[in-house]
Amino acid sequence: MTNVNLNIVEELKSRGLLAQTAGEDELEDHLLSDSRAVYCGFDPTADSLHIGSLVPLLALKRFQLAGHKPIAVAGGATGLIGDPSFKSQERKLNTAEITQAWTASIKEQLEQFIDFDSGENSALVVNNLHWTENLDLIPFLRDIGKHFSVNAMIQKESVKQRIEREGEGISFTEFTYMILQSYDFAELNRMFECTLQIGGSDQWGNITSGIDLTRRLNQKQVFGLTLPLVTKADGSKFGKTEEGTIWLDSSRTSCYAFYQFWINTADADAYRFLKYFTFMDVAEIDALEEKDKNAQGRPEAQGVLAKEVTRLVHGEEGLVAAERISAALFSGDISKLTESDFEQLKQDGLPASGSTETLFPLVQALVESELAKSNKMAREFIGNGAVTVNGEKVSDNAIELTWDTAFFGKYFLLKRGKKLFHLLYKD
RNA sequence: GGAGGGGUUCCCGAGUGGUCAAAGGGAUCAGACUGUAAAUCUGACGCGUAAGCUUCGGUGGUUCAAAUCCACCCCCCUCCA
Repeated sequence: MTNVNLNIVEELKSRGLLAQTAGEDELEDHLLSDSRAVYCGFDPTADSLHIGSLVPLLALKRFQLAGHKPIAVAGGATGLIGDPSFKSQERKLNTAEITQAWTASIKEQLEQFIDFDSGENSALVVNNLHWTENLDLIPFLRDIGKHFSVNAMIQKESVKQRIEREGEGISFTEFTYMILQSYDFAELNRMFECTLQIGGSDQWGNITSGIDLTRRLNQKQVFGLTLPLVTKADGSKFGKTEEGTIWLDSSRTSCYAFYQFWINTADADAYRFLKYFTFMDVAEIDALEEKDKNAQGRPEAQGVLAKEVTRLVHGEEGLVAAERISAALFSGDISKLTESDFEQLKQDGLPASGSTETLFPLVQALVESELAKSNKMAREFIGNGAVTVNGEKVSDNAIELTWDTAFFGKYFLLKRGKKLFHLLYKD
């Protein structure tokens, strides 16, 4: 399905994945003339990456497919400092132990996206702590710091709001972040002949600053390229739902929830997201768009998107499980599910919990299953007609559940709103 | 160290003694309409079935009554040194 376009710049451009480049035309020639090492950094701000990191992560893979060598940098050092770029507030520092643990798990995640066994352009995952932890302060300030102009640093758009905005400030710690990231680039250039750094468009300032440092330190010309920030047509923030962030780690966001996230993509975003988040051919995506436009009713795009991205992140197995749950819950009659279907749903990762009680109020069940945040909310949902038990709408909020009314004497499928399910089983 | 400004419910932001669980906006959730879209309309949005209870950086105090007044403390910002 994927025709590999060896002209990666052109490829990115055609997918709408090219925000800015430093080096312009030369960059395209540079990438076409040889296999190059390309890097992108990922800071540990949690123990897992989330879908916000997916675009740059997949971009590394795209470079690899085009014959280049991807280097993913886990920010064991930079994560200790905190990137101020476009952040409105100073961030709390995490302890070294936490950062170290997070760096380790993020490193693991990075490893599953790029290929380590493709000969010349096999991927590399490194931790920037390795070349920063033993730096000495005075030599660093003299040899590296001397190349930075504070005047230039405070001009960067990424820190402007922190400098200019009333009510917020920036500590020297975060202000220094740019220097560290720049040093990464220079080091990677020195060690692996890395000549290109990519990142989200919020990284532009840090990237160009790294280009400058590399030139001054190594007398080498290197390049930069940024990917667009993912936006949604309705203006809301990409990657968040009621449940919060969509993580790549399935223990944080189940394959099913992950799949559902993509299924719920707005029409206006679906085709763009297909270009951003999958390796499908652009022509193929355009054809799908054309087809959907001419068809009646529900477009296919979201289904394809969910399928492709879930497979990329959670593999075939995760995809199958997610599809199985989705099919059971959203198409067809819940009352037709068999006992083994329920067992399967449980195993596939449908939110579920067991209970040993013989009788309990529905309100309580909703709260315990986290379908409602409080009893009050639970009552309100029931009153609104938003709650369904085993496919039947419930409007009496005094109702109590007993197992003899459950499916197969041991399953209650609770539903709140249109899309939120919870399986309650007898323990 | 000095001078000034500020910390309000998820976010922004009103509120300067009772009528304040606290305006307005955003975000979010539910219902209707739909396609598990979008847009729109309606409703909810501290906890509690309710009486009521717990909130406005922290701790004490004044008062019948405090987010609002006083004292001390913590944190942030701006300018000066």
